[in-house]
Amino acid sequence: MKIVFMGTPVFCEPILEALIEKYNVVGVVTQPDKEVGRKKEILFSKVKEIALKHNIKIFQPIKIKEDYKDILELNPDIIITCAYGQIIPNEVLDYPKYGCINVHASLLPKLRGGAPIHRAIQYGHKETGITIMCVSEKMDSGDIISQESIKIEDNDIGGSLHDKLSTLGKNLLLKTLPDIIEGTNKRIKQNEDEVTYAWNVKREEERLYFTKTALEVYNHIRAFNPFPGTYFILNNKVFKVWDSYILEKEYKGKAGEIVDIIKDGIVIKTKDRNIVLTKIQPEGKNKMKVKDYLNGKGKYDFLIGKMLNI
RNA sequence: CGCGGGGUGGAGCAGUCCGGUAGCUCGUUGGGCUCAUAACCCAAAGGCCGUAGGUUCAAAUCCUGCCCCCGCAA
Repeated sequence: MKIVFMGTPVFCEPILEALIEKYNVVGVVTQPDKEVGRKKEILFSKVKEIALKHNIKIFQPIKIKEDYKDILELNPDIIITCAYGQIIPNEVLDYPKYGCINVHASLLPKLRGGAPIHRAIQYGHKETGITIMCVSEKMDSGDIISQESIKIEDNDIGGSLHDKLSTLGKNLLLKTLPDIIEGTNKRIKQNEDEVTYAWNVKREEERLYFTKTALEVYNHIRAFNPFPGTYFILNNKVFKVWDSYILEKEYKGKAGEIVDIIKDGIVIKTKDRNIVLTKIQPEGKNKMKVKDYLNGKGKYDFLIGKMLNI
């Protein structure tokens, strides 16, 4: 049973490690190395790091659509994908005897696309999950093989949900894989009427809009924590926001206005209730409690009556 | 050579231009006030000012090298 694994980010780590432990992973396919950061350091994907550690063959095609022959030469019996990041051509999908199956971090047909974890929290969903599915040409549209749901807690953030789903993905894949190999697995068509999408997060979506409801702002902040973060602008400076909570209290003021400064943060009025920002990151600085910032420069920036960008 | 901000008691900052006693707001510890307190008052502890050189009678401050953290852009 020769497995080729295709994936890129940290989300894949438990899944790939487990496959390597229990099965014969003959190769991994992952995104090319990227120059990253101020120093332009070369960054390997997590999948590449793991493969290096276990001495497994690595393929990093720039465009797998054109450059896939080497992968097929490994003669895989099954291909397992997980957040690989490129559309895989039919020539590859059709090659393995047991097909090409994907681990997707949502309850399909809901949240097809590249950012299902972020979107699930951002949209205020109460549950999400993992879907093991067949890969087809159109993104995340293949038949469902197995599915398991998980509750989204009110205090879950993108990072915590990511970790839970990553573990769940590993467990469900290990549970499902024998059925696939035996050929006893189900294949359920997705109900196209229930399809929703979870598009990748764009740069401009990181900005907070306090004209939305307090719940929407709160969900936005926690969904994008720890990556990529949300921000507002005050005095021409960017402030990333890392932590907040909703405060029910009547204040006079406009949406986006600092209406109060309390023990643990600044109170911002939104469309309906208020949001208290408790942890921020000024440009050029580390993350810090708003309370701490107020002991220093914050006392000049955060004044009652000031308007944040809305 | 992508652009830029920063490293000062435990936290957040001022002081750096223009060299001359280590400062502010918090936190911590002890004491006081109070029915009580996260409030108020008093006191104390706690710093090789990122690091290595240089200039100087004297360096957090000026000059040079290096290390580290971060925002933007990719």
